[in-house]
Amino acid sequence: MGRPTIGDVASAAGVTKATVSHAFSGKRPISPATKARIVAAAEELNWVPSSLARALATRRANAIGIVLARDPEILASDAFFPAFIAGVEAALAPREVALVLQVASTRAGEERAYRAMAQGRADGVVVLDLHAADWRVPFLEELGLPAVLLGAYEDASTFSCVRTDDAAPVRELVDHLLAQGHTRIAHVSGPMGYVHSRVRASAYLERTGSDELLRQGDFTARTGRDLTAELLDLPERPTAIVYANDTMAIAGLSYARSRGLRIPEDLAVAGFDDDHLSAHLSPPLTSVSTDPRRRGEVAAEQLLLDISGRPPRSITLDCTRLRLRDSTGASTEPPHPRSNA
Amino acid sequence: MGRPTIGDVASAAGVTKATVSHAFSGKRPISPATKARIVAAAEELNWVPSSLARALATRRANAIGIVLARDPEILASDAFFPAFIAGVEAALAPREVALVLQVASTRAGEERAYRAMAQGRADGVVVLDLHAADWRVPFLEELGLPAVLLGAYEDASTFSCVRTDDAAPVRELVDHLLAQGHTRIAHVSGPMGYVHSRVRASAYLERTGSDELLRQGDFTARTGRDLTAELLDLPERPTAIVYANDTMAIAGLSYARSRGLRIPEDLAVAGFDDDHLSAHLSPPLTSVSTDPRRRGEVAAEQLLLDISGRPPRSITLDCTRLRLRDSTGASTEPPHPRSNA
DNA sequence: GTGAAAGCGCTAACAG
DNA sequence: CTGTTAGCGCTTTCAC
Repeated sequence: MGRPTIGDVASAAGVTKATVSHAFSGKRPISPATKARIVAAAEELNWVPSSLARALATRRANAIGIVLARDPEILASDAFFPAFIAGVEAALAPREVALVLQVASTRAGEERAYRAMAQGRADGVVVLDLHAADWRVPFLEELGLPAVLLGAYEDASTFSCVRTDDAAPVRELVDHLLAQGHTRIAHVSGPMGYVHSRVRASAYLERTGSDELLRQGDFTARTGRDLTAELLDLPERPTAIVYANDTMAIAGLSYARSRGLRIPEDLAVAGFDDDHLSAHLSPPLTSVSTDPRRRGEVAAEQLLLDISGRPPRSITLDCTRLRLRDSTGASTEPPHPRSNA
Repeated sequence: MGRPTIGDVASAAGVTKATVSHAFSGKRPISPATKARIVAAAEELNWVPSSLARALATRRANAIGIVLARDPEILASDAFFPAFIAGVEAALAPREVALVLQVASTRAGEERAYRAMAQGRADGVVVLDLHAADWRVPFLEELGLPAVLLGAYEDASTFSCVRTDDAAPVRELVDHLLAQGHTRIAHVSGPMGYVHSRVRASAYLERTGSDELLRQGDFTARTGRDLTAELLDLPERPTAIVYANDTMAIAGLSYARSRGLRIPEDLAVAGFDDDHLSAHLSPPLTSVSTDPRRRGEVAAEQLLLDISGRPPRSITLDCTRLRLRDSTGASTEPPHPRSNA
C-alpha cells in the first residue's frame, strides 16, 4: 500500500474525489456535514495532497526557484547568500511555498535549469548577479517565466526589479577617505560583467576621477591578496584600498600586514557587504551593510505578487549603509560593538 | 500556445509520444534515423520534458529536500549552513538534481513539509540538527521517505548517517586549557536537545568533571553575551570559556572586553565551527573546523545512493580539527593566516 | 450541494 | 524497432 491518495479519502468519506478537492480548496460550497467527514477521513489517513499532481493539474508548482551560476565554492564563503535565502524563506514559509535551488556551471546547464523551472518545478524565479545586457532576461521573457531581478538592471525588461543604491555609500566612503587626506585611493572591484560591480566601481571613479588604481578581482580571497600585492608594489603605492566585498578586503588586509604595514596608519582598508563578523575583526573593518535579508524577503514577496498576476514593478530599497570603523581610521563606532544591524 | 509538450515533438517527428519518451530515456532501442528526427524536432521546439509530469509518472522528483526547523534569523548568521548547502549542491549539480528547501517553524508545519516532500517534491531528505530520540526519524521511516541523518544519532534507525567526531576536538581543547593552568573552565553550550550540543557538552564534562560552569545557550549572539555576563558575575569567575559556536564566542568575547577583561590574558575564549573570518578576528579565535562543505557533499551523495536503492550505511568522516589561535593564548598559528582550510 | 468524466504531460506495460 | 493503451493524483468543466 502506497501513500493515500485523494481517492482513498473520497471513498473513506463516502464522496467523490471532486468533493474532497473542493472541500480543501473551498472553490465551491460544501455542506458542513460532508466537509467534516472529509476532513476527518483525511486526518485519519494522514493524507496530504500530492503537490506534484496538483501542480500538473493547475500548472502551479507552489515553489519558486533560484538558479545559481556561482561556483559552490564561492557560495560557501559568501556573506550575502545565506542572509538572502533567509529573507526569501521568511516570505515563503508562511505560505508554504518551497524554494528550489539549482546550481549550474555552464550556460547550457543554466538554460536547462531555467527550463526545468518553467516546466513545472517553479512558478517563478529570482535572478541574482545580473550582468549588463544579461542574456537571462530576454531568455526568461521568452520562456514566459515570472522573474524578479535583483539589482540595478538598466535595460528594458518586463520584470519586477528590487534595487538598492550601492553607489551612494561608496561615494560617501571615498569622500570620507579624501577628507582624511588620502590622495591615492585604490579599488579592487568584482568582475566587471556584474552590474553591481560596475555600480560600485563607477561610484569610485566618479569621485577619484581616475582608473589608475582600479583593479578587477573576482570576490575571492585569492584575488583580494594578489591584487593588493600588485597595488602595494606600485612605485607610488595607494594609502587606501576600497574592496568590492569583505572577503577580498580581509585577504588584502592580512596581506598588507604581512608586509609590515599598519592598518589604518599605513593603509586604510574598506570592504563591502558587512559580513556579520567584520565589526569584530582586527581592526574592525569599515564596510557597507546592504541588508540582504530584507532584500530577499522583498524580492520573494514581489515574485509571489507577480506570479499571482499583479503587474511587475520596480522597488528601490533604502538599505545600504556605510559602516565606518577603525580600518579606515576615525572610527565612528565603539571599539567592540556587539551588533551593527 | 503554451509550452511544447511531448505530443508536439512526437507529431513534428511523425512518431508517437512513447517513441519520443524512449528516444530520450534510452530505455529501449530506437533506430538512428528516427532518433535523429526526434532530437531535431525537440531542438526545434525547444522542448524540455516536464519534470512535473515525469515525476508524477515515475514517482521520481529528481530533487532532494531539506526541511529547516531553524528560524530564518539564525540561518542568516550561521557559518554552517551556506557551506553545507554548497557541498550538497556540488554533489547534486552534475546530476541535475535540484534541492528543495523549506523552512517550517512549527511541528505541524514541519510534518506538512516532510509530507509534501514525500508526496513528490523530493525523493529523499537530509535531516539536520538531530535531537536525541528525534521524532522525525520514526516519522520519516513511517513515511517511507529516504533520509540521511547528519550527526551522531544514537537510536536505532534504518537511515544512512553521516557522522563526525565533535567530541575529540573539544576534549583536546579542554586539555589544552588545563595544561595552561586554567582550573575554572566554563562552557556555553547549544540547546541540549540537539545531539551535537550534547556531544560537545559531554566532552567538556568528561574533562572538567563538573557542570558548575556549564550554561545552556541557543547559538545566538544574545545568549552568548548574556551567559557570559552571568559567568563573569560569579564570585569566582571562569578564566576560560568554551562556546558551542563562533557566534556566541564572538559575542562573549566582545562583552568580556567591554568589561575591561583582556583576551586571552584575563579570559581565554574558544568557539566551534570555525567561521571563515574567525582566524582574522582580534584576537584570532580558537575554534574547531568541521568542514561542513564536505559533510554536505557526502550526505547528498549518500542520499542519492539510498534513493537508488542501495542499502543505507553509516559513514564517519574525519573532518573536525581544533584550530588553536590567540584567543586561548599560546597560538600555534601565525598571526594573520590567509586561510585555515 | 454533489457526481461523472475529461484531462494536465509524461512513462510503462502490452502488442505487434 | 514502434504504436496503443492505460494510468500517475489531482482539478475542473459539465451535468444532475
